[in-house]
Amino acid sequence: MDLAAVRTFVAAADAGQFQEAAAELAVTQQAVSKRIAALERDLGVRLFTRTPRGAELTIDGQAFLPHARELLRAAGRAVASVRPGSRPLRVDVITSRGAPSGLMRDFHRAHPEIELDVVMLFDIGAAVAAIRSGAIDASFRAVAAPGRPLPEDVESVRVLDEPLQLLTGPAHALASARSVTVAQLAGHRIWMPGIVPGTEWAAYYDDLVAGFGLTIEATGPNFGSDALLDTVADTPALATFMGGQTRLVWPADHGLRRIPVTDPTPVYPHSLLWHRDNPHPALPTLRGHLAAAAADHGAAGTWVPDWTIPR
Amino acid sequence: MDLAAVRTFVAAADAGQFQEAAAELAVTQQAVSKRIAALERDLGVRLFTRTPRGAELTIDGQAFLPHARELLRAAGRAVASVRPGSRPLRVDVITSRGAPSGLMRDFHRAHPEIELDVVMLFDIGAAVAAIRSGAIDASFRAVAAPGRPLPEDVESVRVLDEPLQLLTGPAHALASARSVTVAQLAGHRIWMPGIVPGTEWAAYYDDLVAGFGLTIEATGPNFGSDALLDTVADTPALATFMGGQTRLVWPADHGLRRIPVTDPTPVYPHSLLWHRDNPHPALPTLRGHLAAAAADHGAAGTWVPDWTIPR
DNA sequence: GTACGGACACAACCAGGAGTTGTATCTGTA
DNA sequence: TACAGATACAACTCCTGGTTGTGTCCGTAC
Repeated sequence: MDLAAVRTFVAAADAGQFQEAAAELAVTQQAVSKRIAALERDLGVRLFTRTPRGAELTIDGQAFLPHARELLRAAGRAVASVRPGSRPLRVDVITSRGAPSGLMRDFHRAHPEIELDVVMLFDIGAAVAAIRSGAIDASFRAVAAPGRPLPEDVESVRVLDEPLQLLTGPAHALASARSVTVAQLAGHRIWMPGIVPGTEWAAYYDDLVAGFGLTIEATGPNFGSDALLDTVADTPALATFMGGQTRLVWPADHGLRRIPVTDPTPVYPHSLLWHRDNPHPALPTLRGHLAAAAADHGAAGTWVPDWTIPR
Repeated sequence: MDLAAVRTFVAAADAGQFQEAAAELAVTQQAVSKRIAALERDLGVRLFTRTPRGAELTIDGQAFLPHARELLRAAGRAVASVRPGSRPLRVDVITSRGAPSGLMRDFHRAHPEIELDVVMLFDIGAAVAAIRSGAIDASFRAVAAPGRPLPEDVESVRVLDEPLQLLTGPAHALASARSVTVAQLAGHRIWMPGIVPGTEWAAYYDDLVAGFGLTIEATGPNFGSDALLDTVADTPALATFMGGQTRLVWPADHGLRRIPVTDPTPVYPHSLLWHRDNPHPALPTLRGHLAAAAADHGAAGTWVPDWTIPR
């Protein structure tokens, strides 16, 4: 299937004849005829009935036409997604299942007319570099990493504090607890194979470990969250931390438990970052939406690393 | 933009390296390299950063990837729409704005998983032929045309009686009436330039004219419903008939009036037609949906042509 | 430090697709 | 019967897109 042929098909269907379509596309009538014939050969069906005064769609052609239009629209959107100057708002999130993704879904529901693209960069360093170069328009990150303050042309606002939860299998010692205190976690094996050293996310857990004497194992290869959840579900002595708003796609019968952590509640401080001079017209809309949606962050009884930029 | 290049891009992004993508696509690594380079040239951005042990997506590449996948899905749907044997349910309607289109929208809302294609054929003769040949799976029509009973392998069920309404401009003599009787319409100019002689739709209005002594002008070129509505809105002595469930996209300030017709109420008897032996798995679902949604047809005080197949 | 392996890019070559021009065919109309 | 307007077919050209062969880069192992 060739997009040029599809474009030709749509032009011919709209014009009702090959001649006019050929003029529109700036090719000869014979070229249109050959493109349509090739498309018909590819699809295995006749799309037009040729008549002495034009060409009209067959039933198959009628059915194919809206799909062809949608195909061209999709191609246009794909091209637009990387067109400098007028591309969709491009936002970096830390993980596709975390709270920032949820915020972006909410934003999309509230403003379905705004084109969005979501990317996932390595860490806040990459995000800040991308923001300053204009490669992305905004980023949800915990700012800043220790000892690395944000450059002054990058602005940020704290938009969501996501409480951490303990995730255990049904046979874990804490499985039936309605909540656990941070102190209770000392001595328990907490496994987080996804942590990448050097990221601000790793720094967060480093501080959490140091502040409360926990033991977090980041060893072993990361086979993805499915494998992690599988292992946690089956291993009685193993637990892991998870953002409280993480969406799990998991069979309910595996018996995974999500247990709130208290005294204090560690929260992950998601901030929105953007460039001071970013001219993208949708950026103020996103900031306004997040400001309106911003909820109970900085609440009492919570913990964040001391390098976290306050509200 | 070439779909083969897009397919190659997705394969390379999934594999993380060109070599493996090349193996999957059964081409050489050099061909993959050239395809990606051509795509990057077309788009004007770099999609991969080449490393000594593979290729990883740039930020632009990350943003482009979901659009590329969607593009390939759209291409698949387009091809599937004309694939014999396993194509979407294909239904013929008399007009895109009439009641059957509304029924199909309802059906789609109720069963979004069922792929649908809607076509518009010339008349019931074309629809029956298409049903018998398998080119379409179902059709909404008023059955049958006078003197042409349905063949025995085509079944039908009356699904909706759509009451006709009179459409007038604000300056029409009947504009302020809350309803009009059929008898009142005698002598008024009713203009329906869209009627195509020889169709069952034309036969319906022929019978309506003959039965009640109306005058319906079908003269003049049909410039589309927009032009019709424009003329009706501006011409005090002109009115037209319209299906009571027709969706008008019309500025409210034009003052068009939709007036119910009574004594009796002419209704357009939409039936669903399908082939006795059609094996499409979605056809029973559609029939079931319509049976459940079927409402007050065949009600007292209505009029249909005497060739209409009864309930 | 060097050699090797793995991965991508560049160059040369070749075949086939896609465009053009020219022409035939069909059909409604004057 | 001739003509106008539309599409299809044929022959030719050109350039795209593939393959093979080779070069370059970089991480790793010895």
